[in-house]
Amino acid sequence: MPRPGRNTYSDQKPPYSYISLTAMAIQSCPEKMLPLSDIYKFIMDRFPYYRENTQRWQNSLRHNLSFNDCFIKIPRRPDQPGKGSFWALHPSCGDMFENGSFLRRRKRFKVGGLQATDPLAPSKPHDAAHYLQHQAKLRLSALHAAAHLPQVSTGYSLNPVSQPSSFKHPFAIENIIAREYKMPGGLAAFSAAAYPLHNQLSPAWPHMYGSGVDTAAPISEFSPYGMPLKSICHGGQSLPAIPVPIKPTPTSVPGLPGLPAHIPAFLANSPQSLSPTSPHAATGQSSPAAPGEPLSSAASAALQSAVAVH
DNA sequence: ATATGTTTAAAAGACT
DNA sequence: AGTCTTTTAAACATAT
Repeated sequence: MPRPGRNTYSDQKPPYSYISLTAMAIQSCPEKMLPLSDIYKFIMDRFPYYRENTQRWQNSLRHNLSFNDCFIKIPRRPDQPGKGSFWALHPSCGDMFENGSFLRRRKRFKVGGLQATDPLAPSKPHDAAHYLQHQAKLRLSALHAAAHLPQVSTGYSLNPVSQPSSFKHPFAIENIIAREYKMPGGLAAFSAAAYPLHNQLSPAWPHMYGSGVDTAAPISEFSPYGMPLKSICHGGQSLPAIPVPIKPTPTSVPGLPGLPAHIPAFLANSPQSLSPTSPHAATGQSSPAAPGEPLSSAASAALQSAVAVH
């Protein structure tokens, strides 16, 4: 009987590029920005495959962060402890994966290109950083305010600064990561078709773990179609799409129609609650935080500082 | 010393 | 087949 862990399907390489993995990590936290170490943690917590050969893939990931314009660096203030900058998605880089594959984008995002996802979003990295800082400030104050309100079902679903244009289509990264909640025993007994088609989205990704009791994926509230009813999206952009290869292994899923007929009801399931005191724990805490701090300590601190820069 | 970040180069993979 | 993207390796720089 297969067990999660070594030598099982759980160790399969996820069908996501480093770019999409990184985007997931960044999107997973309310602040929409993470230090490198937390991106590592997010990936390793959820994808057992990446618990090995860390030297290799982390080098690749760093390369991606630097090389791709869709990622921008948000510096810490010098008086803030912690290593490295925070990484965020460029406000204009949305829909990088609208072709439906998380392995390969339709087109590489370049600043100065014709993205126009958010006409208000600046394209130059420097301006974008300021833009994100502003967005982050809004989120921060909103979240802090929310922390003083009576709790609702999901701590992070509060979204006083929700933007009307923040529609995510059903396969947006935010939705994908929200689907990943752990199966009983961590098992997801699926066919060799590791990568389900649209109309066969598995209840859990064989290669992906919800990582422990309090390390649930970041959560929004979802409509029956897996769309977030609320979201805290930077710039209101729409996000990368479906984590499914365009060309799934034909023999592994025989007889499937190609188009999505529906999204399974499980997508509407409520994943484990995210207490504000146990924030998206998969991303870990890279710097000390006051207990009860409603935000991710590192990101929150960075937001405070980033916002204070100007 | 180690982590983080940048850059170049080439091979591999995905798509048209 | 050709083009484009991703992955991997590696050298190097900078920051903590």
